[in-house]
Amino acid sequence: MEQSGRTNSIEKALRILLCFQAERPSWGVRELGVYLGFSPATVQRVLQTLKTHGFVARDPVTRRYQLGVVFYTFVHALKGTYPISRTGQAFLQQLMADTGETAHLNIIEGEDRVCIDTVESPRALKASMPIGSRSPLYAGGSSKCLLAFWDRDLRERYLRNLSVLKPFTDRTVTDPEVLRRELEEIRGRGYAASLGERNRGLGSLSAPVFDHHGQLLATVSLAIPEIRYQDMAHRNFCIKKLLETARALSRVMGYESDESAARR
Amino acid sequence: MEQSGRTNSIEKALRILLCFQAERPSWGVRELGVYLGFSPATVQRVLQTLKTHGFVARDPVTRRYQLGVVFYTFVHALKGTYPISRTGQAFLQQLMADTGETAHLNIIEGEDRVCIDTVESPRALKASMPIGSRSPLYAGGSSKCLLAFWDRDLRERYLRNLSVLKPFTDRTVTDPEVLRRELEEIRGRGYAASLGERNRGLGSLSAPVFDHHGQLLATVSLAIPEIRYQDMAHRNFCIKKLLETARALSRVMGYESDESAARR
DNA sequence: AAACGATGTATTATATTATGGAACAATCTG
DNA sequence: CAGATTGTTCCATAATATAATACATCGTTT
Repeated sequence: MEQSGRTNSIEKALRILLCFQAERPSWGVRELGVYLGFSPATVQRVLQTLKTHGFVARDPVTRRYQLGVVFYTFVHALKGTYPISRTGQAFLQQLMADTGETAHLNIIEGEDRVCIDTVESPRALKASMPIGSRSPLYAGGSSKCLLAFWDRDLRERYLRNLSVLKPFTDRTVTDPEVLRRELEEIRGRGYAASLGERNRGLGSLSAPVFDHHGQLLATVSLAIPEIRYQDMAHRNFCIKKLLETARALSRVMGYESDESAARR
Repeated sequence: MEQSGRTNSIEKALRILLCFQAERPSWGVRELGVYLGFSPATVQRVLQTLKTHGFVARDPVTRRYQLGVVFYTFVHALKGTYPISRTGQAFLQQLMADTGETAHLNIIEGEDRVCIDTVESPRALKASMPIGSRSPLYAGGSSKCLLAFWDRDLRERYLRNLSVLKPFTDRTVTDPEVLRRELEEIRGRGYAASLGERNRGLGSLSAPVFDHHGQLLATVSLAIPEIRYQDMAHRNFCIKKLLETARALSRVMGYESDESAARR
């Protein structure tokens, strides 16, 4: 539609699949057609193919198309692809239980932070961090933490190619130099803390997880409503638990910290 | 390869995607080609398209193809498509905490039971029930429970068309008449209990969840290692907790049991 | 009940697109 | 450095996707 005028049929199929998101989980044939600019016949044929392979299904009662259950098998497959998501689950669980705050796990994908697992707080006022949600690497505690502990070369290349830092709120860092300084701080401190950079009213604490090569695997983060984030006692407690969790998870992933390596 | 000689390009793409499962999460181009009987050029072109849309990605270090992160956004989307999976999570959590056994949620898809969420027991000896795992509707406690409380017409059609009951273990029900009788029992009792029908050494307790129309939505189940399953005190406790959970979840999903309806 | 409007589905001739072999490039291996 | 393996590109041919049209199915209104 925008770049290359030609869209092959596979692309059509993928773009159709991508329409099925949480906010709009079901579609009709013609509805999809007008939305994507495809003819109903095309949409129909593609959906048929997707259906026979379980990628979409028709709701028996509404008769509309929706995501199929093969995606559940992919959920399982993702645990094979990104082993940290399998291991991390229990740690998130514990961290949430200890702090009462929404805990989540994030990785770098391209130039984005992507949330790959969440354990939501059961409190009335809580942060939500849906699995699959993304943010550019300059905005928010988890993002900056990933960026700070990323491979040096990759980070430098990212920072060099950075043109405009589109702000999400009035607190989003937009000056590359400020960003650089903050990354330095985060590395020195061992964790990232930010408030309202990505979402107004939401605080974030984030610590890195490393693998057995000492390479960054993910970040563990807490998403905390501003009112509780401002409570220093609570925040310090959260930081303590967060760091414990991140270190424990790193250890399980094979990372040997300096101390434990020195002990041998 | 087997049925229709013609495979369109979309089918190729889908079959390629389906290769990326937990047991074999990464592939090379030629490797996939020989596995599926496609030419390397074709596989390459398809993977390229899949990659630009985030459906696959190349591992930066191994340089092999693996599942992309869009699937994480689909995880989120599934919660919109199958709302019970969103609501059910907390109930599974509690049930697992109460019983110490792996708790899972299942729905009917086609003629299979599919697990759409799991909370695993932290015990050393535990049952595993991966999200996305399937079983025919005649084998295992969760399956039979779904079948027993399914819509009458659909159940009858299923039972009528049932030809051969392929056994998974020596305890799998293979006689349709026996199956019918067991379904009757399950309906009378309000839950299903079975041992080693689907997996040797694995017991299952399963109870139905209904929506506001009184229609079957899902089953909540416990998967219990045989040694603990044989402990009657433990089993009865599990059944009690399971039924409480299923009823509570049904209530949240809008179901009004006879008693509560009569009260109006 | 009947007519209407909307939607999902099947058909078909045309034109676009996918295909696999061969060549090339990049990478790993010993 | 040589040899093998793998990812990637090119291109003429053949097969597939396309949109218009027609048909079928459904829910709603009159």
